[in-house]
Amino acid sequence: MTGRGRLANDAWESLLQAHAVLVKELAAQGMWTDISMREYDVLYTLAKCREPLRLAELNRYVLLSQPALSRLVDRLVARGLVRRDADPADGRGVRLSLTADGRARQRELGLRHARDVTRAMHARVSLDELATLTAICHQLAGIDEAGSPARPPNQTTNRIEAHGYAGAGDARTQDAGAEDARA
Amino acid sequence: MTGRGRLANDAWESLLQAHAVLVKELAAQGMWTDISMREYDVLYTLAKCREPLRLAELNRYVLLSQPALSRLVDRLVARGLVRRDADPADGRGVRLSLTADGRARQRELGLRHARDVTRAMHARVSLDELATLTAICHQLAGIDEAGSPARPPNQTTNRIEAHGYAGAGDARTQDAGAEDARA
DNA sequence: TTACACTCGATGCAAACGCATGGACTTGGC
DNA sequence: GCCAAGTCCATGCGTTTGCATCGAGTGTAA
Repeated sequence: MTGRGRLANDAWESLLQAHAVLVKELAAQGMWTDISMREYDVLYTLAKCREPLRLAELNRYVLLSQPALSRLVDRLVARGLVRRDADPADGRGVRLSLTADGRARQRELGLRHARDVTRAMHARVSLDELATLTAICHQLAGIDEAGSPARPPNQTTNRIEAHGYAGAGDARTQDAGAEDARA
Repeated sequence: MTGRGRLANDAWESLLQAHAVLVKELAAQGMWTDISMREYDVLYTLAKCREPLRLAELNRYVLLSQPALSRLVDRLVARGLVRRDADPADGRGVRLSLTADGRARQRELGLRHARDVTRAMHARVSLDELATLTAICHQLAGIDEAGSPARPPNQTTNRIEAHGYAGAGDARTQDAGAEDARA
């Protein structure tokens, strides 16, 4: 294999390992008894995007198959954390948004989670490295400097199954939970 | 929230997004029909560590609960890809290793997967950035420069449930699959 | 030797997942 | 208007996951 390939594969493997190590550490913080990290991920995404989100839109941010996400939203709706309204502009779609309860819950969890994330990251790398990491990961995720979502160039099929890690699914930070503390 | 916290949380979120985007793209490559990315992750880890691995050891690399990993290994053993031997030094433990078939299969998938990883990474970031990313992620994962595994400072409980992304679990690169091509 | 605390991996069971598919709706061409 | 193709989300179903727990083995001390 070429040096080019070696470089790329080393980077990918290290990213996977960093992801796994950090998710394990954050998952072990004992704050996910009521709401799982995957569920929080959805709450956070809905909080971040102020206007209602379509399911497919939400699915671009979450490492879950469309049916799995649909049912996860089901559960959040059943618990009164998320609203699922019909989209007046498109009879097929739904508009997902947080309820007042959902928003409060997200903020609450977000504050705690943010502390854990801050502690975990700063314990390992410097401030400069954090900034550098952010820039590179934004490129990898296809996010422009403005922070815009960025939709994948070629909308791939929905075969996931990885993750799981699906899991991907994981947890976003608190950003939306600490709005009060911002600016 | 402080600038420190903001920096750390932005970095974590961007890492999660990069992870999700790349896993989705790699999962969509249509090479995971026979062996899933999670299963490959295990095969890769066993291939990389030449000597047999304990289950708990393996579990540090894979984003899966201990029972889930135990059963995943079950399936790989049933398919003749992995051997599970009693550990002569510790009657409680098992020694996991690849069979010849398992090793061949890992190499085969690894070569294809490495190409996909190389393409995905180089399409997004420069060579320098790949090297920088690797260094930072190694720090995040707690890996020393020598590339040694590095065991977590405080062995956290086994509560995972994330990731999903679970899954977690994802796919390692081909490294062990391209030994032939290496120096 | 025995007793007790601990570690390791397997198993019962309910919850959650992915794949395949279906129904409702939209879109574009005729 | 109408029909074919495509999009969007929900549901059936088998598989996989996590949590709780268990039995077996280890290590230490009395």
